[in-house]
Amino acid sequence: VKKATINVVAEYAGVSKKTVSRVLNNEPNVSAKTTEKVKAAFEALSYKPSPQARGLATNQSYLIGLIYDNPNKDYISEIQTGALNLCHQAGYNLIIHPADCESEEILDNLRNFIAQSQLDGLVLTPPFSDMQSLLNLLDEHDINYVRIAPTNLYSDSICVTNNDQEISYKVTQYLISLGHQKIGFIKGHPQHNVSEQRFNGFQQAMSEAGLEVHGEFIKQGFFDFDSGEICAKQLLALRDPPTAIFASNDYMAAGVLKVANLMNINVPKQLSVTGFDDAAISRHTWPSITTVQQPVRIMAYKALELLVKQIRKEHLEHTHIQLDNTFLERESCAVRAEIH
Amino acid sequence: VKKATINVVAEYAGVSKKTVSRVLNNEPNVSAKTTEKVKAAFEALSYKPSPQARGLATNQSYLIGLIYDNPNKDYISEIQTGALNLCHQAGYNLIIHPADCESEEILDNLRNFIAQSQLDGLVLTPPFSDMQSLLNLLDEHDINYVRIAPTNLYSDSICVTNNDQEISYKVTQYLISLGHQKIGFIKGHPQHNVSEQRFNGFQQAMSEAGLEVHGEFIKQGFFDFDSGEICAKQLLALRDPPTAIFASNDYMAAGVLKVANLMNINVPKQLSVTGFDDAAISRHTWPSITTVQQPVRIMAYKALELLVKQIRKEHLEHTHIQLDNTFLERESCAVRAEIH
DNA sequence: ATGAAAGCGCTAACAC
DNA sequence: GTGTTAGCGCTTTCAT
Repeated sequence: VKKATINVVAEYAGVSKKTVSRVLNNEPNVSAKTTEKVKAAFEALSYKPSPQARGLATNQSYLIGLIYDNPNKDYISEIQTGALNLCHQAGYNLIIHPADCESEEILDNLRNFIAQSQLDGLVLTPPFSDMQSLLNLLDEHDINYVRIAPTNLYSDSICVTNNDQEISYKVTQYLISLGHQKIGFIKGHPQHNVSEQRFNGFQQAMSEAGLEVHGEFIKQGFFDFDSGEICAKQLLALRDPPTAIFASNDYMAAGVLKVANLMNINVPKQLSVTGFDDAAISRHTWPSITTVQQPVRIMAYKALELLVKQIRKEHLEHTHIQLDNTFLERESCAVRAEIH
Repeated sequence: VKKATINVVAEYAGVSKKTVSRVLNNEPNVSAKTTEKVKAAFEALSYKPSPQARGLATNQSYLIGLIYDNPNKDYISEIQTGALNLCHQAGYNLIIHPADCESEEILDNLRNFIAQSQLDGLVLTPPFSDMQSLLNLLDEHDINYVRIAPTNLYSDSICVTNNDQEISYKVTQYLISLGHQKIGFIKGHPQHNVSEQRFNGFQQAMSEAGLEVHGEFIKQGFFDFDSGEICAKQLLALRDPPTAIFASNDYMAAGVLKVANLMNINVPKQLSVTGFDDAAISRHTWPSITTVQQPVRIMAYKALELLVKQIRKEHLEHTHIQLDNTFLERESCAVRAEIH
């Protein structure tokens, strides 16, 4: 079977190369009849245009890079799925690029990645969304990019955000409404700006409710199970321990549950726990963890919509899209128990 | 800044295009002096060859596709990492392609994927590694591919396997050595051939030990938490329940732990549980789950080594590489308790 | 509305 | 050892 190229199609349809190209790109100035003939030829020869040849002629690669450094596999998987969905629709391929955000050579690494693959655009997930040195690099080299869940909002850079602070505020209000006054907080990884947002929402709700936040109730976690465990041990060993713990993500919340279990503290009767992210583990612990679901897949999809439009220099109605989180009430919280 | 092309480099180095190309591809017949000059030009102009132009000339894309349908995010993440490691080393990019192996149009879907992206090769993970219709399709179209963890071994198709059956046999022996005789088994997803291998190893050890395997002790799971839960409920509700449960992966083992907890059955004192895969969850349950670690990342890396060699038509020393699993003894198993 | 010619950046085949 | 020529499959420019 001879490989179908644009020349073969042109010959088959009895038109010129250029006309085939016109049909391929939905350009105007082709008669309906000709269009039909050419499309029939596409079908008959099962023709697929070569991305390479196209790219060479137009200086595009039809490749989009996805950069991430996140231990949360559920999150990344959702990001990948959402991104791929739009890529397939729009005729792009996605090149994934996990990288270490704390490495010394991270900028060189990324510079290389971009140059070698000749990417048309880049998707930045936290913490890269807020890495100023990277953003500068991209701006200098005029590389298209979209930021997912950044904290810093620039006027002219496209991004998709969600309301972490607002929902954290609500989660805290929920705990307060259950009667909790001594609430422990386990912060997320300091490199991730969402950590700050989640903490801010917590503080805001506490201060509005007139509740003091003791320094010893605030612990620094790193978004992983082990750090949740360590922080929980410290919190629950206090002379006057909290009756509720707000963990900045589900892995850390699961760590809290483990510690409570070991210390024979019943969750939720004696201790309420909340997480964040709706990770798989939050459904698989017992009790299951009350948490916040982020529309991660949709965020990625929307982000790529923006990016592709920008690559194609189409008009952007919005340069910033905000999506809402959802509070998921499950089994890990209850009304504060009487003092025992 | 003017974009560096091969022409610019040639001019800068005072040689011809072709000589630059020779240096680029490490071809022989270039004097050391010239080589140096050209390499200096690369450096000075920070030249990166265009994959598109190269691809167009050589009919390659420098793109490798990774096909998977697996709910286990840890597994996929490891596969991706191992694959990417070799891709970067060898100058390829990886295009990930999650797909639904049970879908009607799966073959069309994959055919399209391959044709559109002009991939140089394909990596198949289970259950695609054993999907005969797909293999036929690839063979017909002369597409290079490597299979990860297939069950069917063909003479001429390259693959990387591990010894699931053997290690299952050992895990079962371990349970038997702890005094267990009534051992429940939760099978994996029937679409995945490893499910069968794990079960075979179990059966082999049981029959060698002269232990009967009651039909009611064998349950059909699907590799997910929920199915583990359902199967465990059935097993533990039996009049004469098993004293140990061998779950074919960690998610299902975690489901077993949940049920045991709800039924106030102590693991491991009253019930021993084993999993498979060393998924994150197996470290985060309490007790942690005794399991089997597969060298997934290395398998993917080795698989891509084979694939790239095949693409480059280099000599293959082996067309089949076997890697060993590791048994991880953790907290979920104990000597069988006295009858109570 | 359609086509001819040139060129994108690289490599293959063949000179010298 | 090195250079010349042609061409990969497509788009762009400019005729017609």
